[in-house]
Amino acid sequence: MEGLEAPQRTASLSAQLVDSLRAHIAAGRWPVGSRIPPEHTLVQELQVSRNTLREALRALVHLGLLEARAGDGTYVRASNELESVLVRRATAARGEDVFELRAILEEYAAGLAAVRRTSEDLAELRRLLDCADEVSSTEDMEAIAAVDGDFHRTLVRAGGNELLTDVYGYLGSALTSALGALPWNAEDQAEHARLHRQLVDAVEAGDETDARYLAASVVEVSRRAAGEADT
Amino acid sequence: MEGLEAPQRTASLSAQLVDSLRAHIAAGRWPVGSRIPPEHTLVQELQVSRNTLREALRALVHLGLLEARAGDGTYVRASNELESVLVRRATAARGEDVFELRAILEEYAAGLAAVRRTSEDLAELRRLLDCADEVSSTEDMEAIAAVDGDFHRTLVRAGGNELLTDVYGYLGSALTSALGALPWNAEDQAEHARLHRQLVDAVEAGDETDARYLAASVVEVSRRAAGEADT
DNA sequence: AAACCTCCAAATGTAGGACATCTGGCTCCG
DNA sequence: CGGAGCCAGATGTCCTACATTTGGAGGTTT
Repeated sequence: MEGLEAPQRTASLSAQLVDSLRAHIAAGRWPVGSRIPPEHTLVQELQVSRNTLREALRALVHLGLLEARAGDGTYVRASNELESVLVRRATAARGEDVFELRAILEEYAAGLAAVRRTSEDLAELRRLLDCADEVSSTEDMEAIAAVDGDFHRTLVRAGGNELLTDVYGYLGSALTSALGALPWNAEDQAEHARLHRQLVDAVEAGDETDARYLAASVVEVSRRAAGEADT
Repeated sequence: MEGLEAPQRTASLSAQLVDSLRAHIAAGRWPVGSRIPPEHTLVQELQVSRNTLREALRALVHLGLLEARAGDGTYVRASNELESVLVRRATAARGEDVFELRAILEEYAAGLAAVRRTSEDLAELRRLLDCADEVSSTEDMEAIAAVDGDFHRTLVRAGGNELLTDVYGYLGSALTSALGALPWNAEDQAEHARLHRQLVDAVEAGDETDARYLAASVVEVSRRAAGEADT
């Protein structure tokens, strides 16, 4: 008898709760940053015992989706678990490996962006270039880094591969946590900005090879800045 | 007063338990496939209430590290959570995005392998080429796919980036679950084998550009086989 | 008016006990 | 030998009770 499948074990109540609570968060019904209803309320609404609910909540806390604060409440920290798990894994990895992997993704995504970008993508990239120019004169390193991060994520997103965009973003989060905002000398900053402009030009022109080459150059400048920050 | 840090919230007992149980698994003290001690034993050893223990175990179940079977016991299913979380995420993504991301990683890793491979890596790749030749005459599609998977993972590992190797492997798991073993026509199989040999030659010669080009060609043949399998 | 202190209700954290349900292995019977 | 039944062991769910933490409200002091 081919084609028969082993029967699935019945999902426990707490496993079902995990799934439905997760779906609730993913659907945006409990947005990131919001406080979910207290346990006693959920116990009533869901008609389960408090222990069963706590088991489910505990799972979500460790997946990084929720944060429970005794005496205060339970807050939504993320809407998907890949971020916290990948950040945790990246944090335990060698920094070079993280940097290299992210660089690979960015370089390739830049090429995809040259092929797949929309006019909205382009407008956003141009806006971020202008924004970067504005903040670069303020010497506010965190603001500069934030705009830079937005630029790179927008570029990668324009490549049209959602999964790649996610993984790239979370690796970025891990690196930011590890390194913080890097200090740039004026020379590197100017070159960085110049390469960014050329990169957007290449994306606009649909030049995949150029876009990849330029993205790699941008990464190289970043690597230099990170290397100098270590000494 | 600069340099003061906000005090860390005290980790709850169950969160501490999650961490120590996870460390126990990661250290190989409870190997994958083994059955962990029953709850009442762990309650005694760890001197916590059963509820607290269950909260911790529930978290690990949902991280994909443990599998609890009522009436039977709790089994170790994985030693790290990135795999299950990434597989879950990849399963929810568009197949093209998964395929494309894995292809990107493989292409770049092949280039890195040309630079970083050891003589052991090469010997293993050669052995797998021979193995692939042997099984290809058996028409056992699952064995063929398994050797092929081993070959690709070995190649990527030879690139020397652990994180990349992990992500690549888990994406492969997701694709295998989704597609199963692909049927190959004899022509594609022969070309696939030829490209594999050329790829190992390029890696041995330290030719990064060739290795990347050939890896991309291998991926293209796979894509073709997957495309034909859809019709 | 602003800063500080105290109190308390609300919220999570932990423990213990009881019972329900499931499963694998053992024993018995045809 | 194969199948059925039984049962001890194991997880799943529920209930009750108490401990600990926290934010906000209200009151007092400067």
